[in-house]
Amino acid sequence: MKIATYNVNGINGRLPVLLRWLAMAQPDIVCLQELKAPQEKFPLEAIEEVGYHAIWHGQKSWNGIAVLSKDQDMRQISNVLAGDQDDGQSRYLEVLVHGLLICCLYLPNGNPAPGPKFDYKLQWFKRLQQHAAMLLEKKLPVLLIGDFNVIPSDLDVYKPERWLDDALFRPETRRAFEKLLDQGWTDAIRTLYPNEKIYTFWDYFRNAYGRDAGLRIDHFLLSPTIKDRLSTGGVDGHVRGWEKTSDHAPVWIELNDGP
DNA sequence: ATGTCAGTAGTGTACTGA
Repeated sequence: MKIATYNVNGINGRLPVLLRWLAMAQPDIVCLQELKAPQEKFPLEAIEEVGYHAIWHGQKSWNGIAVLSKDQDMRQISNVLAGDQDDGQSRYLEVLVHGLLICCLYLPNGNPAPGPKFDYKLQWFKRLQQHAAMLLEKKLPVLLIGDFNVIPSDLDVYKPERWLDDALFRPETRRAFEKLLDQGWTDAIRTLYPNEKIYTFWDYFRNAYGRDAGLRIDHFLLSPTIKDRLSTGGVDGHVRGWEKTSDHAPVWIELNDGP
């Protein structure tokens, strides 16, 4: 079972790149973030043509997430993160597929920090922690997947000292991520590559990709019931070098079959 | 401090968010 996550940064502008990568990578399940399209502008036909079914939650201009699956048997559990009924931003989508609870998320960026956007990020994080703790009580295998906008450690950023005040790397953000891991979640990519530099994002500025000035901010967190099924994973970094590409690269893991 | 994209309003190009 191959599961991927990809912040596309505009699904319609990125459609040729997305379709090309899907055809090549052939993931079974895909979490997408930053659709930047309203619900009715999701390119369902093009995605179905290459063999995927989709559930999505769009939003005009910003945010928006989707789960794609080769298997039609897919059920939406929720398209909002519990804890704030006034949160109108499309950042969370929970789908049941292949016996897995797939939680696709796009955590707020939070810059500039400090400020209201950073406060919103920390509040969103708190809601995620509460919901994640509840999910761990379930019998199902659960995966928290997506663009967390969190640089977990010095190893995950090309020049840590330059990012100390950034919302993606501030102590509050890293602590919130650690608190999540302390609940019992496993950071799949870091587990597969304990000491290696693995980036998933390269800024559009200053030839960041060419200089490999990247960040690791797209993550897979596995519940204890599923972590022993993790077999391989990686980043399709070359996709970041394509024409009209996103600033993120697709990231993927493979799970062995369940018992 | 800088820099580059995508989407929006709305037909020029400046804005916002990342």
